Amino acid sequence: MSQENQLLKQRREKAEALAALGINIFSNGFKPANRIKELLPKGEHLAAETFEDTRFTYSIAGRIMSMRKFGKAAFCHLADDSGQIQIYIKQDTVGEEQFAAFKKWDIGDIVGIEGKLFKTQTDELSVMADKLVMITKSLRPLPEKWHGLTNVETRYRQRYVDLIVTPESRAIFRKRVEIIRLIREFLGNRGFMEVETPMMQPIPGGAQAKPFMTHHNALGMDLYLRIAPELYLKRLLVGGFERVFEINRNFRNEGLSTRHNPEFTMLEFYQAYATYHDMMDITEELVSWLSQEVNETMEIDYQGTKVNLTPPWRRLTMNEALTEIGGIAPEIVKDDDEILALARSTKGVKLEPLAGPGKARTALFELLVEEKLIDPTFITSYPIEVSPLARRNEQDPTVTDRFELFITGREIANAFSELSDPIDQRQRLEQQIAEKGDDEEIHAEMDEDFVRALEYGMPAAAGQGIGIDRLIMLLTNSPSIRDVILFPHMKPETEEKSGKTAGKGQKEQGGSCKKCKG
RNA sequence: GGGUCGUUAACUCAGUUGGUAGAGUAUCUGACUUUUAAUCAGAGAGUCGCGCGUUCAAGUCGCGCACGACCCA
Repeated sequence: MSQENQLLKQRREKAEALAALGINIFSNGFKPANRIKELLPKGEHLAAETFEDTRFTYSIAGRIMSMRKFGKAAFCHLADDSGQIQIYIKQDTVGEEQFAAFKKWDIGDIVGIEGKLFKTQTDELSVMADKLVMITKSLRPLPEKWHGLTNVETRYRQRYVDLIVTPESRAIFRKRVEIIRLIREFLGNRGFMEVETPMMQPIPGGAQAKPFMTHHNALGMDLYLRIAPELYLKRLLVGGFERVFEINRNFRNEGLSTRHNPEFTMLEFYQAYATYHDMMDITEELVSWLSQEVNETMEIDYQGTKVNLTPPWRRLTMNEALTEIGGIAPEIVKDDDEILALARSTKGVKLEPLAGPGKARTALFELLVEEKLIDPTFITSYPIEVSPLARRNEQDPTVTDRFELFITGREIANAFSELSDPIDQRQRLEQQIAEKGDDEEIHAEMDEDFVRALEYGMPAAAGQGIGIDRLIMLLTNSPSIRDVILFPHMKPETEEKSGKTAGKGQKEQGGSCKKCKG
């Protein structure tokens, strides 16, 4: 049999000891009247070592984060959702019975406290406890107070522990929530309505990516988790909703990295009678405003790189960028044959055999330019070959009315004036299907209903997608997407790691499995 | 997919040339009624990620696997 971990055993024994005293260690009756944050300003007028002039009794609840015990007294720090405050517990005040129970309290326990405010000798506002309530006895020890939890794997796998002990982590997720709330406010104020479109789609469209597949039993059909909401949001433009947006998850069955999680949050918004120029205006307004709101500045630091988000932002066509930043002579950039030849002879450029000049320019751009775009830069005039859903430019039919936004060398947003011609759209989707080649994992299929919708007539419009996780990485100075996703995807942990106290005497694989019901 | 690094007590980390595993915090016992990384005295706590190999002997060397981090594709 497995030897139970000493620390867990001791905690259980304390829990049993409390239960033996008639104390409910998972009680549900305590209602804190105050949040800790409310108490903090109330101590401003207090002098050190005084508490005579505080007549009020406050009640708070939270988790014990630290403890300094003396014989018949103790100091603890109690943390709730709003902040932290010191609690002073002494036997003279709480009485012998409560103090005896208190001796079985541990760091990590969730407790309720009633008492009066006072200031200690060292001028720290504290609560002189007179009533102590055990709310939840914690049966596992928290990480060390000084170094905290630094193991990133544990921080991601056991985010609940990370959130308890890592204030920086709590701050990032609060900021994330705030950013998303502000985006809704921003778009709402501009007449956009938030909609919800299918996450499960019969034909996964709106992007080139490998989808997750699932199956609907009653309908007897395969469905795909969406890789983008785009084609449904455009159907709503057809339907007459002129400004729509959606903030929700997309799913892509591809690799994981510091910038990729298989499910990620995307903002897409569409505006009728607008062009991609309007999208650029609204984007620089939105992102700079978000930074001002959550960081109180537009000049931020991202992993040691200074980034200035103050509008207006630089706007370059792809060809201009290839020349000005990529260093390719303009006459080569302009010439289809020369740019193809250059791309084919440049080391590090990956180009399919049948790729045309547009793909060559895009590949060279990705290699030579992208990483150099630190301050926000809109790159416009994307080749039509790489933009199956964007509107063709009226002066130059080889490019589209599209931009991508780059900040710190990374793509943050992608937008275009939408293609509203159903005949052109059908041809481009057909070409896209033909080009997917032998990649079985990309599910490309003609979305007849989408083309039919366009045939009813979609107003001229522009739309944009912004990767919310990457935007939040930028605004919270986070190096990995896993730092801004509460529960990032991880490979399953091994039995040894997940249950060191259990699962020792595992049966060999061939043994009968009693958990599997027949 | 490739490369580099990591995995040792609950947490943070040491561990020399291969010779039966150490510290701090946390925990337990005792002292202590204003501490804040409390202090003082004592104690317990480890499948050294998993497996195979080399060896008289492996945390340490070799190979494989798992998980993670970073870089590259």
